[in-house]
Amino acid sequence: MRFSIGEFSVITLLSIKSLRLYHEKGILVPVQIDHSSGYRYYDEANFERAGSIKVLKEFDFTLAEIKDLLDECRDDADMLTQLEDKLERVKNKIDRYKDVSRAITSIIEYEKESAMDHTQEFQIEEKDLETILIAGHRMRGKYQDIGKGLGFVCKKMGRHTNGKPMALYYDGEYKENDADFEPCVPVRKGKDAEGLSVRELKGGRCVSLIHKGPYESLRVSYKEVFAYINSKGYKAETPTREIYRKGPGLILKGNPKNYLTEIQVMIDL
Amino acid sequence: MRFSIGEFSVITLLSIKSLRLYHEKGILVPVQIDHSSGYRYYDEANFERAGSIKVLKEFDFTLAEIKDLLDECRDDADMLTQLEDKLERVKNKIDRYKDVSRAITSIIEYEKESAMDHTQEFQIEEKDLETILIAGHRMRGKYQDIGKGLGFVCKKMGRHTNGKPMALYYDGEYKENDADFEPCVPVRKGKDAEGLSVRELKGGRCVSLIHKGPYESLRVSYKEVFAYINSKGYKAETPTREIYRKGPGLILKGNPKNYLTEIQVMIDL
DNA sequence: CTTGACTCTCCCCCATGGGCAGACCCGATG
DNA sequence: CATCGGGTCTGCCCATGGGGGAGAGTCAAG
Repeated sequence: MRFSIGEFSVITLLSIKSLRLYHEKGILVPVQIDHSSGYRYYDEANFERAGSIKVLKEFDFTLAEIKDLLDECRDDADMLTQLEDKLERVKNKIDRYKDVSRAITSIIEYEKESAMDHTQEFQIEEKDLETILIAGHRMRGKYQDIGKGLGFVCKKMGRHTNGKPMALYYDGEYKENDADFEPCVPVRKGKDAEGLSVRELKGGRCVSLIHKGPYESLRVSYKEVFAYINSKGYKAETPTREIYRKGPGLILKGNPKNYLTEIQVMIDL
Repeated sequence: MRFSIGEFSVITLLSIKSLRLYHEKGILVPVQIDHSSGYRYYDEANFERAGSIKVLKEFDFTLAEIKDLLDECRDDADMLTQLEDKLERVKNKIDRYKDVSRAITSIIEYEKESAMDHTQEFQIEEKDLETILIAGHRMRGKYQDIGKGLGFVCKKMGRHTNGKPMALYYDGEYKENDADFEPCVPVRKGKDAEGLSVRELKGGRCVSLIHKGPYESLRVSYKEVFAYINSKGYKAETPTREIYRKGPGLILKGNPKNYLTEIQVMIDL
């Protein structure tokens, strides 16, 4: 019993193109080739081989690897080493895709949350903050370095992050080049690591204002907040906090006019 | 400040080849191109774009998708739909690779176990079997159909399988075309499904012989087993069992001379 | 013998670059 | 000003695993 390439293709679920390619590569050679017409004919033994190829392809082996395997192995047991190797690589892929999945998920969540904030106008308000667990990386430098610091913290904490990134400002004044601040992120759990402090951030009463626009214009909102605090006779405490409800995206920078930054100044009642 | 392609490459960690390709595709166009020399020069704005491209590439977007995304989106929020779509596909990949990982793992385990069996010679022995949980698919047909039946059962049970595949033979005689048998596999847990019976298989005393060689010569070993049973004055019970300790591999058929099939006949003491 | 369905080879295409050849350019040095 | 070394240009071929199609040849049924 012999089969033309079309019949063999239907039976094995391998495309004619693939079959010709496998022939050319010597992976699956038809049992008979008509010398005058060049027609390929396949037989039972070819089925077995085709089945092995299908399985190995599903296992993500390349055609070159499949050729080597089929040439060298008479038995599944002969392929143990290569199978273990492949298993290792498949597991690595799984890990990589899991990382990607987590990263995309967090971006989606971040954007969906901040999308809701966009619908409303913002005013100064007083509110009570709860105590939360944070992971922070205290540093000195320019304000622009906060981005890097946040990246460092987020990378360290991976999927344990539990809220919008934020920063604490320890200076009582504005410093251009040697500011003392701490990019941080709420976490579910975690422990100290090099350059990383995981601890509780005490809650309490604060004055809050959500600033819409680029960071350069943040000072305007700060002024408003402190004016409010003074008018009420409150006493501001350090560190002040900024929560980056919507900042430059993790992929695209976005338009700074749409950035949303919540300023929180804890007050001593 | 402008950078040559080499400098830009070092800074962005994108190869010169890639940069030229991205230019050609219009994904990342240098800010200035010297008309007489064709030299490419990049600037700050190009860095931002390059960063976005790197991230999107890590997320497994193709260059065409990246181009569309960068052309259409001003902000991460604009990419929500595509991100969700990509997330879906990444998750599918994870699932696929997990299936592959399980399949390879089970092959490795199977081959490693049966490799140990190969070192010894086999004789008839009496032993006590424990009660085990099995999933089986009772059917009628030719003996060759057992392979398909086993495939069906294994696929249904997935990772719950817990031992070598086996079959139960309910006929008291040899039947060519209309045999009554049940391919099955030990499982850790599971419940009945269409064509699938999950239940306990009672243990007890049995006469066992491991047959080495192709299935066609199994009758010789059966004869030996029944001769032993008769000589001892035992009474054989149905169904008899075959355990495929080493059969045709899941990838390669292997050499039937190396097949190992354990025959178990329960006896009534 | 005709006809329609199959099959052949050959070529181009996809995506994402790597590698190399041969020519050209830039900036620093003598 | 000439030169030299290193950087850059374009263009071509390679790989992977095929898909699509042109143009020619073949097979089998009516």
